[in-house]
Amino acid sequence: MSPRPRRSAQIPHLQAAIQETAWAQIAEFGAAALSLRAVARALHITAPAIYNYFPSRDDLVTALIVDAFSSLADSQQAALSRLSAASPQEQLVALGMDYRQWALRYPQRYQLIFGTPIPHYHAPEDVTNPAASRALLSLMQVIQRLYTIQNPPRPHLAPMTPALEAMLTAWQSAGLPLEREVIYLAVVIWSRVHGLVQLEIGRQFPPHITDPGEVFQREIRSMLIQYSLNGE
Amino acid sequence: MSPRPRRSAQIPHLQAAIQETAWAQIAEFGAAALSLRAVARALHITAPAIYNYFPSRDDLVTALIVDAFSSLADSQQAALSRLSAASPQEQLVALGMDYRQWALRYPQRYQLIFGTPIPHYHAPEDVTNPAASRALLSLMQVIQRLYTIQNPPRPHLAPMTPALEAMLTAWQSAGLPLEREVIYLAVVIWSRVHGLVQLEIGRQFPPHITDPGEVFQREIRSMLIQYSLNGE
DNA sequence: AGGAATAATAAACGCTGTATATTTATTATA
DNA sequence: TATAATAAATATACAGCGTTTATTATTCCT
Repeated sequence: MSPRPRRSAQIPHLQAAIQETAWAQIAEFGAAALSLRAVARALHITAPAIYNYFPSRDDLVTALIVDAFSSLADSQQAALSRLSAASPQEQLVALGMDYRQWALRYPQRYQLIFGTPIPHYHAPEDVTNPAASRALLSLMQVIQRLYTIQNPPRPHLAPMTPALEAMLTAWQSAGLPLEREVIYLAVVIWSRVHGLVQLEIGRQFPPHITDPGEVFQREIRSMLIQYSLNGE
Repeated sequence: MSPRPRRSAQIPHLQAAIQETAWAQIAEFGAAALSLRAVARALHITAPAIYNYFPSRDDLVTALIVDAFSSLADSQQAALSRLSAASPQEQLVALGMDYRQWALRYPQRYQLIFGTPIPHYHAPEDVTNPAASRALLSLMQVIQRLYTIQNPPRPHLAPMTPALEAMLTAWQSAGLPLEREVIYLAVVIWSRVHGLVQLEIGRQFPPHITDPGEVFQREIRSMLIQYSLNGE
């Protein structure tokens, strides 16, 4: 093959092909084991050719992180669309289930975005933070809808501290158009879902919990009760 | 230096020194970036010398994992000992705080044991599972104590399913001398604490949550209420 | 005392990300 | 249309990695 191949011999959409091949490698070996040379080998090119599209391995990783957040956000959005006529409680449960299903389907993607950072990789936060917040959007929307329909006292929640209130207020002031309590609930519900899911895909549950999905289901339903989101 | 140095020129307790040096490397670069050659360089030996003590890099990693679980378990036990005269509610809160403090102090250890698995590493579960369960022991003990003092209805918890009950029963039959509900509460409280802590050390909280410790505090106190563990 | 076992090194292998120089094809410009 | 510039690819090289093998010197055991 000549150094610059004729157009007819070039791989069409090579940038996308590199990303797809990277995903296949990550799915098999994990994100930290992503090898530019393995990606190049699979595409029958040499590793330096990848630098025409991604200035460094970090840039490829960043693109993959944005991909993963988008994929999760899209999945959450689709789950919500399928249940647009359902009650917000059902929607909340469905979002939780969808989140877990997405993680179980793409465990390595999940670990890439929420797991241990890859050694020596530095995320450009101006790029990754917006993608990350998009993944939380559907959850926030559903909780805001619940809040709008009914905002009962939440006696099973410890009091909000002034420091916490200040943080949530600052977030509002930065443009998040939601009630403070909604923001808080979204964050803690997400942390709970995340905790369960991450322990599950990481095989961290003790051996006798053979079906962590059962724990997940009970916890999701318990969250509705514990945060007074179940309309009672 | 001659290939086999005299005893006087050998590094005493070299195995322990390798582990300590590995911890230092991990603390700086993360566990997945652990390099036998870097460890060897720091100790002024060559990398193959490490194979006298650890048959492979995996074996060193396994030893470090067991170290980390032990360190966490010891920290939890010490926290409990310091508050042996306190109420079990206070003990539970203290355990949660101690867990988070330990993770904040040793984030890379936390990621090693509960984060994304290291590429190509295979944990010997007969070795790592007992160490992992030891880290949960103090939490289980405190919840069992709470359960023994008072076992009120828990209306904010969704019903336990037969499948979940079967798993917990099997765990009991395997030798865990605790009530099923205690086991369940320990697992879910741990998952919640883990979720918050892992998001915190992974810098995953949205940017406006500048002090995740505030979220943690409110959630710990809310757990006492939500699982009817606060004596009311 | 002699042989076996052990603790270390040197050298080698096959892998990694990245940089550099070169080649060829395509595009832009005069 | 011809030339210069640009772009897409390769070959080569460098410095790093975990691991293996052979070798050497020291210690231990009989």
